[in-house]
Amino acid sequence: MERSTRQRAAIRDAISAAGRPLLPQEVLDAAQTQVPGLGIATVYRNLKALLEDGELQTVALPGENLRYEPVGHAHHHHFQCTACDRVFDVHACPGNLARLAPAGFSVESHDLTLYGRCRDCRAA
Amino acid sequence: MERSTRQRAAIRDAISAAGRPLLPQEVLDAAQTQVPGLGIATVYRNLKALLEDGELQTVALPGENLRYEPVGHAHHHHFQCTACDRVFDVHACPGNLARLAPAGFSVESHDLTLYGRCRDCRAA
DNA sequence: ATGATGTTGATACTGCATTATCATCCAGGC
DNA sequence: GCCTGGATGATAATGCAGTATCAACATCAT
Repeated sequence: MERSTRQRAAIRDAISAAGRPLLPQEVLDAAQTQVPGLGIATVYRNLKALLEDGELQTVALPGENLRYEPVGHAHHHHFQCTACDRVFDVHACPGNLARLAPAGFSVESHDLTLYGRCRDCRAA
Repeated sequence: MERSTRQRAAIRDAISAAGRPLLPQEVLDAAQTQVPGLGIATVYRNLKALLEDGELQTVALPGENLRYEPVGHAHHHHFQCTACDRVFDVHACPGNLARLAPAGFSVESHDLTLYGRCRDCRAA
């Protein structure tokens, strides 16, 4: 059966505490504050397992590797800071996008990414 | 100096004739109808050169490799067919997206991708 | 406390897109 | 038509994200 390890707890905690989608490397960095010896392979293994368990979902942005965030968020989009590259959730949606598609095309879903300066980088 | 070859002409023509952003492999397939022996290395070489010349620009979509399209298009977005994976231009924009960002964030630009069925796949 | 077995960390490996190499080829000035 | 150097095609090499391997370790039912 599935065991509860310090590593898995640290990974889960890191992602939910971040409040934003994280790259595997960001998960490693954050989780290593709790489990110093943590390896990247363990991060990948657990991300995969947590995905299959339905605890996490992936976030794909243009030109970026997959990020991970807890499931359960309502429909939302993302903001990527052009200075620090971090990604944040945007809990808003322009809506009514089907009308933008060319005639004869049917729209099922959409992805929106905003780019700019996050609060931290704007202040700095 | 830069020479004019059948290969380069075929690559340029393939991209402008497509009317949509193409993957390197799609460029190869299209250009090979004019230059059967064309190699993938030549496609990559010329894509890079045409980018530097400012003739082409790249299109990045979530989870996808870079596509290439001619420059000069006004601000626009993209539609990806969930059946054939092809990407099409969308010459429309919801506009006024800066208001969606969290307080304290500044928005400089945005990317929007619509997903659904293209005309061909909807008919099929 | 013990043992069976799931988990970990280090690292080798894979898969893939893209780039470098290099002998051959060909565009274009002469 | 001839030459020179840029361009090509086949293929090896690279870079990198993610995965498999495996010995050592840790969890948890007993």
